[in-house]
Amino acid sequence: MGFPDTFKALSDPVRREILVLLKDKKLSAGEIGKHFEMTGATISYHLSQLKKADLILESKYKNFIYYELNISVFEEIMLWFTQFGGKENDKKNE
Amino acid sequence: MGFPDTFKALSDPVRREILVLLKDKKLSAGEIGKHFEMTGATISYHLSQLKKADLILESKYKNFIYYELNISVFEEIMLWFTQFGGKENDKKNE
DNA sequence: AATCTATTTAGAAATATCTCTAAATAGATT
DNA sequence: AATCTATTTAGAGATATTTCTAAATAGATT
Repeated sequence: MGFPDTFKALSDPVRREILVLLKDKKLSAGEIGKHFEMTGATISYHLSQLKKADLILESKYKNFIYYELNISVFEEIMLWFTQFGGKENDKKNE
Repeated sequence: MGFPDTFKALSDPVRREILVLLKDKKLSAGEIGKHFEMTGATISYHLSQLKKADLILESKYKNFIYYELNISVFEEIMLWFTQFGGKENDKKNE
């Protein structure tokens, strides 16, 4: 909830890797866990951080909890970065 | 030096605020410090983190050390974010 | 209903981060 | 050269983060 949590969530390499895994498909907590050498409890902790940051959404099916990206928050972050100019995204102001 | 440091650097609210201050002008460490209720030592610590992340560049003039944004690294981060799609930046692939 | 499977929660240990005070550097001014 | 000003470095304390093991939930299967 809020920018500070979002940036905190993004600051961990494991969490960034989870986001990349979710880039093009929904995955359950267990499937995500298989990609790491960590206990399920730790993965669950990271997922909770990502959820708190609104970077992912969850849905239940049978015994599983599926996670997917919440694109709209990525867009907000991108927007924050645009204030620093750089490669003049669109050339409107020239 | 490297993505992990960059994201770590961005995870602190004080450091993000420093970046915003530097958005359109070079500032000395002292000038930056005036915007916060923290000792100069703490500001110096944050500047060192931003420097380590290559988010800022420094230059000396007289007694002062001036800091400015290093736009190229902002561009790299933006690029990382583009992988998550969202608001279809350019409509090439439709 | 008993048990199995998937996941989370609680609590603890190790490590990292942020902030301070005090001292060190280093260049500028007198 | 002595001192002043701007900033960093060192060391320490408080707090936060990451990870684990063990236990709790909760729905699915037998």
